[in-house]
Amino acid sequence: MDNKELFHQAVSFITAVHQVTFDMTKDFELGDITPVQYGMLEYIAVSQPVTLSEISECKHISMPNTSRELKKLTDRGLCEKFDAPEDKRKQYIRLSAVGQSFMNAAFAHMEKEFQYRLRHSTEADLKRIAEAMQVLQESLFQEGFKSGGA
Amino acid sequence: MDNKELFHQAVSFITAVHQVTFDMTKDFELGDITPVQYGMLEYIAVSQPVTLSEISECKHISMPNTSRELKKLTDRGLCEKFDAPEDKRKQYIRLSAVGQSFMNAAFAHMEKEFQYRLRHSTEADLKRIAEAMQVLQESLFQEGFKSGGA
DNA sequence: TAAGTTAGTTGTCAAATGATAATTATTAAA
DNA sequence: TTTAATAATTATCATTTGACAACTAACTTA
Repeated sequence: MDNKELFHQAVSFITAVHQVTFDMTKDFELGDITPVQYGMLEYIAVSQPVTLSEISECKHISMPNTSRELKKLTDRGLCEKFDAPEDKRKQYIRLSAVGQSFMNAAFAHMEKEFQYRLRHSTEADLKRIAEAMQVLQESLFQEGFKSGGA
Repeated sequence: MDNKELFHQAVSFITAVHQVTFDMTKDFELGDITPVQYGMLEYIAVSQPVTLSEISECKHISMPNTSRELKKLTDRGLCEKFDAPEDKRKQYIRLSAVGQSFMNAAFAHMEKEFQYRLRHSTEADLKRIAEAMQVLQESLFQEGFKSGGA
């Protein structure tokens, strides 16, 4: 197996994933929520409850900017903060009922596009897809380890 | 196979791909090239020669903004325009020698991170990874078709 | 308890990006 | 041959995003 060739394949693959992800989400109406704010909401939805620091680190947004954007979201009633019992400096963030239903709609939209793409897939196809994702997520796209590291 | 469950797996997978892609590229020194400009260069590198319209459509940047950002890149000597012989309105864009070596460095950096992630993989592993990417790119992450369509 | 560290906030500034209108030149269609 | 459509440019403006400094409060460690 030529590693160089595998790398080229990976570049093409990653490009396709980005492209398809964009296509699957692009016609969901964000209203006056900005892309960065939506990214934060998505992260909160999946990982709630989360702290501000966690959002900041995972979404690669500085603490001041995270704080600012999150404030806009809470002001709009999309998420809620509550004090961490174990550490009074910390605040946990979760979606409000409104925020939850907004994100439910977003995910429903994504899932519709997703199911459309798989409309002609057989049971065997779906199984192969699930296995393929698992293979990649356990190797190339495994998270939580660094190379050079800063 | 539960489609709902597969969707959740896909969300997790896509998140991992985005995360790892970011990690693999983040410590490459962009100098004073902005992220959007880098995205354009990457697209040109892979698909050259390309027209302005193609960049605009594929990178989802309006024509005026594409034109503006591309002008900055050509002014810096990173890419070159040349007239399309078949249509005098069109201009093809390709990387200059300088732009080419910049992108070579960028890809080399990515590849280094890539190979590091696969450093413990056996021949059999690499084969499974290649096959997995192929499976997904032929199904879920197939490009060039739309659902609702605008 | 003093000093240092962590979590988060507020304010301000500059740069990057997105959006729109108006324009030229060229090609395609009626 | 007028008309409409396409490819690209320029100019302008508003918004978004990123970066930095200064700050408070709470926690940790020596």
